Amino acid sequence: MTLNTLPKVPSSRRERPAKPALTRAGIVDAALTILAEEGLGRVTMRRIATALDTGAASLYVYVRNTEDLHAQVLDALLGGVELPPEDGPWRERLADVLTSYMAVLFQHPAMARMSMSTHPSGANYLGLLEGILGLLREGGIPDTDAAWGVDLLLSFATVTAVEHGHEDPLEADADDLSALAKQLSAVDAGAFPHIARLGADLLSGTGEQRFQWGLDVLITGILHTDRTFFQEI
Amino acid sequence: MTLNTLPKVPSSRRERPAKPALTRAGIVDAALTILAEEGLGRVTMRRIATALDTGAASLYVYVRNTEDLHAQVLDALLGGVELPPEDGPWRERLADVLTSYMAVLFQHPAMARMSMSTHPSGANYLGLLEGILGLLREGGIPDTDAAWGVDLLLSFATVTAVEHGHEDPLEADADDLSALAKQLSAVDAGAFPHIARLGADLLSGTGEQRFQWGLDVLITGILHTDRTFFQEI
DNA sequence: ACCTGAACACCGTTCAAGT
DNA sequence: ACCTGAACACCGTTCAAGT
Repeated sequence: MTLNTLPKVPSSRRERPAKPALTRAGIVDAALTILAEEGLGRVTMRRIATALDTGAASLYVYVRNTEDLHAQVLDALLGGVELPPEDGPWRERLADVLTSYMAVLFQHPAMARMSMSTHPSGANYLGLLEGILGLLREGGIPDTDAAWGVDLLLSFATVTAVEHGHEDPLEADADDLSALAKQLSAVDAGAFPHIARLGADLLSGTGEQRFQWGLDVLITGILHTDRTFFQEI
Repeated sequence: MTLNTLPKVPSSRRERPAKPALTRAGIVDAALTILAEEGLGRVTMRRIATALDTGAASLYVYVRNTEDLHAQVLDALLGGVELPPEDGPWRERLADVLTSYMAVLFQHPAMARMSMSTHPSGANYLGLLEGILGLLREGGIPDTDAAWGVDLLLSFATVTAVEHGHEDPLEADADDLSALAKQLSAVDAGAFPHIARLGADLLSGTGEQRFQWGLDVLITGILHTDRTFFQEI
C-alpha cells in the first residue's frame, strides 16, 4: 500500500471526510454545534471527542481543560453581540448593546453562570467592554466612575441572563415562576408582613420591563454617585 | 435477643453511635459539615451517603435530587446573615445587611452561583427579603419600586460573591487578577483605545470599596427611577 | 415505609505506548 | 509533536429486592 508514503495533504481530503485535522478552532466549532443542538450539559470533553471521531485525551493537546474550552465557546458566542451604532442618544445605545449582550447569554444561562466565575478576556469580550466604555465617556461619565460602572452594567446583564434565561427552550420557566408565586402568596403575614403586603407585586412585570428598569436604575445611579468619595474611606 | 422488641429510642443511642437515623435534617447537617471541610465540589450524594454510613440511593427518600439538597444547604447558610438592627440610618442598615449576606455567600461562591439559578425560598431567605423590604419602606421608597429593587440589591450582592469569592480559601485569586491585569495592559491601544486609556483603573479599588460603591449606585438609582414609567411602555 | 446493592449511563484527566 | 486506549477516580439516579 502506498497510503503511508503519500504526502500529508490528501489525508485531509479523503472520500470520507469524517475526520478533519484536530485544531483548537475545530474543537471550539464542534463545541458550538453541540451547544446549539444538545445544550451546555453535553459540551464535555468526551462528547466533543466523539463528534470529532477521536478520544477525549486527544483534545488536551489544544485545550488546557474544560474551563478553557468553555471560555473559548463563550467568546465565540459574544461575537453575536451587536455593538453600539454610531448615532443616537448614548443612553439608548447603551441600553441596546447591553440588551443584545443579555439576549445572547439568555440563550445559554449555564454559559452566563460560568462567565461570572472565569472572567472573560477574549477578543469579542474586549470589544464589548470597549464599546460600553465609549458610550459612558460620551455620556460625560468620569473615567473613574466608568471604570467601575462598566463592571456593574455587565454584571447586571449577566445575572439577568442567569436568573431568567432558560437552558432548554422547550420547557419554559412558567412552572418555576408559578411555584414561586404560590409560595409567596402562602407566606405567613404575621411573620413576613412586607412580603405579604407586596405579594404578587414582587414578581410583577415582564423580564424585559424589569431589565430595562434595572438598566435605568444603574445608569442613573452611576450618574449620581461619585466614586472618589468611596476611595477615600 | 430482645433487640428487635425494644422501643425505638435505643437505636439512636448505641455504644457505637456511628449510624444515626436518616432524616432530612441529618442529611443537610452532614452536607454542611462536608461543605465546610471539603468544599461544595464534594457535597455529592455519594459523599454524603458515605459520611452517613449508607448508600447514595438511601438519601432519595428524604431529598428529591441534588438541586433540592443544595437549596437546603443554602438556606441553612443564610441563617448566618445578620438581619438589620432596630435603629440607625436606614441606608446604612441596608448596606450592612446586604454586606452580611454577601459575606456569607463569599465563602461559598459555587453556592452563590447556584442560588441564581434556583430561586431560594427557604425561611431564612424570606427573612432576609422581609428585612430589606422593611428598610426600603423606611427609606420612603414606594412599594412598586421596592418590589423590583429588592431583587436588584440581592442580585448585586450575589453576583459580587460569585465573581470575587474564593472557593478554596487557600489559594487567593491574586494570580487570577494579576493575569487579568497583564492582559489588560497588553491590549492593543489602536483597537481598544478606551480600555488602554483606563488600564489598571478598570481593576482598581478593593472588593469592599467596589461593593459599597455599587450598593450606593443601586440605592441612589432606585431613589431616582420611577418604575411606573416602565410598566406603561 | 424505608433501606440497600448493583447497575446504568455518564464525567475529567493522566499516562504509557505508539506513530 | 501528536494521537491513542486504557485506566483511575469519580458523578446522579433508578430499580428490584430485601426488611
